[in-house]
Amino acid sequence: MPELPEVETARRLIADEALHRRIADVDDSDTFVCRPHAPGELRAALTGRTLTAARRRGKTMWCETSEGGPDLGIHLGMGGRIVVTSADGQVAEGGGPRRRDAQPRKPEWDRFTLGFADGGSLVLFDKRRLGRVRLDPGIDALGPDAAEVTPAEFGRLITRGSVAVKARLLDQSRIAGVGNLLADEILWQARVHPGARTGTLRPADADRLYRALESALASAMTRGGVHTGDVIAARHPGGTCPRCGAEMRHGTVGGRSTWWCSREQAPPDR
DNA sequence: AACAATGTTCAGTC
DNA sequence: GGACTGAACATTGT
Repeated sequence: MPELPEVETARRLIADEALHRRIADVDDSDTFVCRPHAPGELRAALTGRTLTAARRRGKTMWCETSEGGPDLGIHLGMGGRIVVTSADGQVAEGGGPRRRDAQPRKPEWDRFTLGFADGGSLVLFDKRRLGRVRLDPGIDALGPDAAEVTPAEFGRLITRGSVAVKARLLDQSRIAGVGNLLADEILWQARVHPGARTGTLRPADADRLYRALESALASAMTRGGVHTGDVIAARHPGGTCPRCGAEMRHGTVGGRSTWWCSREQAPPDR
């Protein structure tokens, strides 16, 4: 699930609940999640320190650490969540869909753990194991955060080149934070065909896409996740457009499963 | 059992 | 070198 809104929720959770608590132990034994670090490397670097700030760019988070320690980078991957337990055992989650009943949490799905001296912990919980933890993650390769990109920058980024517009929205080096569901929602809101080539977009298209980006992000934050998007519920065989009722189409664009309205998001003429 | 899944990365081609 | 494509990655759910 994690796209920008979920990652921001997880970041806030860390900022609110996990800072300034002394790290007493670190479980970094999952060598895939912690690659390229060897087991024990993160423990050695973090034990005794505290997290002092939680930051985010796109879907990448990192925590600054005390005494000039390294940054702790965390990526939620395809389905990771952050679970913070307080000193008195209260559990708080961030990064997954907001829901009343907590999902089952098998201990073996805890992929990385900071144990605090107060008895609580911060856990990267991730069934699919595609999440990632690393020291000093470089964020230079990421484009501007999707929540902060200016209309002018966005217009440039979304019209340059000739790739399918959805592939461009998903390109983290251009705009950081948009994932597969958010991309479908943005394109649907803006009534742009996902396969339209970036070079064929007119300024009016770029404007609608920018406004759709803003509103899709705001709505996902308010409602509690990108899965709450208006068109997301129609993303299944037989689904119909929530606006006009026309059949939804399905295909692969930019290597990802893609759904669009057969009437309102007509293929570009060529 | 085969296939798809909300993400990233790397090898390969143009 | 840049732009672009497709497969691989680990695991679960359908």
